[in-house]
Amino acid sequence: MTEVVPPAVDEHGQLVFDVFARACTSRETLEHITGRWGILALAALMDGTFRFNALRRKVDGVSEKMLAQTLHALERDGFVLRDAQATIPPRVDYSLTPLGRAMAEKLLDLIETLEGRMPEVLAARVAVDAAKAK
Amino acid sequence: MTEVVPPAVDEHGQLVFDVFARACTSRETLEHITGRWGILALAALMDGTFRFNALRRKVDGVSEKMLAQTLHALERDGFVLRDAQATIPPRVDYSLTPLGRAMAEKLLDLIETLEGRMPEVLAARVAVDAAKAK
DNA sequence: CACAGTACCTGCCCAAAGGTGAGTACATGA
DNA sequence: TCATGTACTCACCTTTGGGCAGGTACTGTG
Repeated sequence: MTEVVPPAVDEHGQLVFDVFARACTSRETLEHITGRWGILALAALMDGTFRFNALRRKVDGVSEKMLAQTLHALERDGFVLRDAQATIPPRVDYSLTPLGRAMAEKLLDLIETLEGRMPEVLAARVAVDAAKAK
Repeated sequence: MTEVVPPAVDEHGQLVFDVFARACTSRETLEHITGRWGILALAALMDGTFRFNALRRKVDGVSEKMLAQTLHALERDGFVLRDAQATIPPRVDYSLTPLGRAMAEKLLDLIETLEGRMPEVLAARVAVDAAKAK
């Protein structure tokens, strides 16, 4: 019955993070980047630097509130760089940090292989639905 | 003003999936595998075959209801294989399909790099919080 | 001169996510 | 014989996610 509580340390004094542990901060961070809008925002930023409304048009369906909220979380975790120029009208540019780019690459890889394999997913659905119906 | 609606087809008659499009089924499927519990279930199943309650102990914090729900979704999408033996007491084994393994590999890669870079995340947080405080 | 656009924030509210506890049908161990 | 474990489902309720409308402070365009 070993309870792994967040500030866990291994035999070398290194911090140990485990997303499978309920209270580990890494799980919270994982949810920021794999959340409904987080993953799409990060993937979109792989195409370059975007202004708020441009990003919003790219991520189809996201509301202003949600985009602002997820960008704040991603900025705080060090994945996204926010560059606000105090001009009028305001201009804010969002881009990936090196850390953010490392994560976004993996996410984009995931997205692209999923898109490529969607026919298999749709086939599985009809197969499973048919099996359950009878 | 091109509206990409789900059953989109490219110039070769191939189905085109785009997670950035609001109504594309690929976005729904992406949410199944990157959802709060989906990603953890898939990653856990990379360690082999598990029974329901074993999986539940592995994915710390998930409720019976949620685990059952996410496993059903993953099974329907063809990521997880459910093998129910009609014995008493019931025994149900969950494992990854080849498609599920392909996705879970990417997810595990993501998780492991995130866990490794969590110190950077925590450092970013204190830096951002300090900048906002002043 | 009025209206659209920029980059948000705030409050209001509804719907969806998700937790809790009970029930099931049987077998095995104490 | 009584409790425990298995793999769930269902009903109920709370919490959270997230959409919508409105406000802001100013500028460039028709």
